[in-house]
Amino acid sequence: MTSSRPDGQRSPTLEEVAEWAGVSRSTVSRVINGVSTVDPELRELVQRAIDATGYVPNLAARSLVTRRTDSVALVVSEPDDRTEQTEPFLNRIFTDPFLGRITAGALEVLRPEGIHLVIMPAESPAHHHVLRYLRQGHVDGVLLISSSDEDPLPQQLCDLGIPAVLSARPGKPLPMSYVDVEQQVGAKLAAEHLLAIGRHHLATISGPLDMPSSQDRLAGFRAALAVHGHAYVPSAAGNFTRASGEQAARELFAAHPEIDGLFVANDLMAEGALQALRDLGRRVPEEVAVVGFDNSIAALQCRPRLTTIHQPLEEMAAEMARLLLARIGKADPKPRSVIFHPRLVKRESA
Amino acid sequence: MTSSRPDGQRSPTLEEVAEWAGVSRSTVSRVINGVSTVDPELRELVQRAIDATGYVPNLAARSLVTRRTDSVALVVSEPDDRTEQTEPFLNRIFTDPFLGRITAGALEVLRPEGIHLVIMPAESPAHHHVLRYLRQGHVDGVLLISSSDEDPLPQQLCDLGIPAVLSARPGKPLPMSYVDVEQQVGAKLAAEHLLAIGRHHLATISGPLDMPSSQDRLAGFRAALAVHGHAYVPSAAGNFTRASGEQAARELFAAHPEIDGLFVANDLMAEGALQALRDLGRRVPEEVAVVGFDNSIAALQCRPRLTTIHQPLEEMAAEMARLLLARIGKADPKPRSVIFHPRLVKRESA
DNA sequence: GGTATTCCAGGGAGCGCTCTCTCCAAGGTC
DNA sequence: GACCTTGGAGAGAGCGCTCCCTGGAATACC
Repeated sequence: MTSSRPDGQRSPTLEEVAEWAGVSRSTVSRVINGVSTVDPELRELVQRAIDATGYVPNLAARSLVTRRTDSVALVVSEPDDRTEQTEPFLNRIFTDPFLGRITAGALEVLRPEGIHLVIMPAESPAHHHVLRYLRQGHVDGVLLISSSDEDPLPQQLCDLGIPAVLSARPGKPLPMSYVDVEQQVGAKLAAEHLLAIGRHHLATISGPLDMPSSQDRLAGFRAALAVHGHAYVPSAAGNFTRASGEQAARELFAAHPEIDGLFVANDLMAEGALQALRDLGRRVPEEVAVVGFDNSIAALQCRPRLTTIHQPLEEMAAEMARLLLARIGKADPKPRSVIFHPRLVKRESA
Repeated sequence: MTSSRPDGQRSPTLEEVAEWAGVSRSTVSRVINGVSTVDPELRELVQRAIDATGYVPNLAARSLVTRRTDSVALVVSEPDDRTEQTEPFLNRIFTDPFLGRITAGALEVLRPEGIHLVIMPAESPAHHHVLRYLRQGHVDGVLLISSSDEDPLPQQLCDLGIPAVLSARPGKPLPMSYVDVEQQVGAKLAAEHLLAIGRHHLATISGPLDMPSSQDRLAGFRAALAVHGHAYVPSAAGNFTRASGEQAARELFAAHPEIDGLFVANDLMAEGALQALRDLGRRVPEEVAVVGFDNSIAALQCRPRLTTIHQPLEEMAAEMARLLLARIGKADPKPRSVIFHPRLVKRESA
């Protein structure tokens, strides 16, 4: 039960709590921080003092000494060259179920540790802004969702010695921990499923080609088909939004009306493609089979429901958080990477 | 050009920069903070020292003195009683374009002021966690997106004297600034449009009924129809997700197959309703006209494109930020509210 | 030329906490 | 009973910064 202080008044300090309890500042500090060498009776007394005064430790003072803030940032970064897009960055990241799943997974690990997560969008013009925030020491480390291999942020964090973990293999080799899914294997799963259900004219809608994960999915799809004698695979690139998927599908079918199997690099674009196919009067899956990627909520919300490649984003984010905490705890410089396995989820679209 | 320090080494302090430049700590501090009473030559020298050492002010030390952090939180709150839902909270908020628009609008105002925005989801079991974060003084104030009139968070922030601005009229009167849109007027616009295009059997899908804004939209719709002699208006409540809109539409049309005009309390649910109508074989807008609310990107992505009520979320969020900054600057306790006007955006669905 | 005034750099206190070091008291050992 | 060990509380320094106050140099005034 905290007594609410009258407005504008400063919150009580350790010293005041100590006075209330008739002990020293040190003892109160020990109680707050759970140091065991405190007489149980005193501990009880101090606890009452804390409750009575409504004491909350002053973060600034504490972290000035400890050099810890007990919070980490989830930074969603966007490179320069993709800023001029139909859909604004913030719209995109807050519309894709992706971010919600990452957040959920990270919180799963961070909350029990008492660590706060702050989410910061970092589209390119505001990069320096976010960088300043991170350098000022607001957070102990960062979970970095970086989408382009041209993104300077990973390198910058590295240089500054700010603990960070990436959400995917970095474009350029970097001494940083990261988490990833076997992108190529996922694409292969999709390819082989499409072949297995008897499709012969396959095509793919990829993500932005400056992203390693997009490159991998595209390469994986092509490689798997090459093994089965398909030398040429039409493809079009989107930017992971529904609208871009719709657009890409239109282009693809305009140029290659014979396509009967489509692998789309995420579910949102697949949903857009489904839209395009409906407009074009192509029945799914009868005439065209569609496989997505992510197994997000979007895959369940479209008609027909999407066959897709599941990637365990929540677990991946949780692992990112674990890697980050390990890195923050000991200044252990050797980076680790953890790779997850994708799997095919069969539904109606293929 | 900042020189990158070798890993693990602490960042330089004011004192070190002062030594480099051969001046006092105070002078460097003045340069950093843009105090004008510094000799231009010295200023120049100090600036070189700052660049050379790669100095960044230590936030903890600074805010220990200034009691400011130059960051504010965007807290998205969720009450207890709505936690057991089909779609997890994080999925919901990170799928609705709503949050992206709010963020964009707030950043528009905050970034030029050099103020950082940190986003924190606060579903009920983690409420105390977020509250602790706020009380510790991580931020100077909070933009609160609170959805239920049962939500204790606004009251708590009030009691703690933490500057905050609400995104909507609070359920219970509270001495807090807020921003809102004329919900009832918006609903009236929808009602009158549906009547104007000759619909007679009107129904509505509302948001969660513990939200003042949902209540207002529902009441406004009913009131407008009452004026035109419609005493009974079937309604079903959703939770602002696509899936819930689909579900609600199914229920509504099962019970009232005669419905020919539907007002849905947000675009996402309207999209779900469109889905349901497609499944039911009802043509939109020929057999059933549908009007949404928000004018979000979702309204453009569905087929037929959605006629909807526009609310200027970006401007509203910007105004929230402005109100908050005013509140933080001077400890001016008198709350203000700013109400925005909705308007009808005609597209294909009605 | 001496004194009052202005300007601007430096000195020092102190923000609220942690953490080490010191010190006292109680218990154990011979 | 004198000495040593140990448990647990208090004292004090110091984290890096801001901000007030002081003081010296430069300028203005009589």
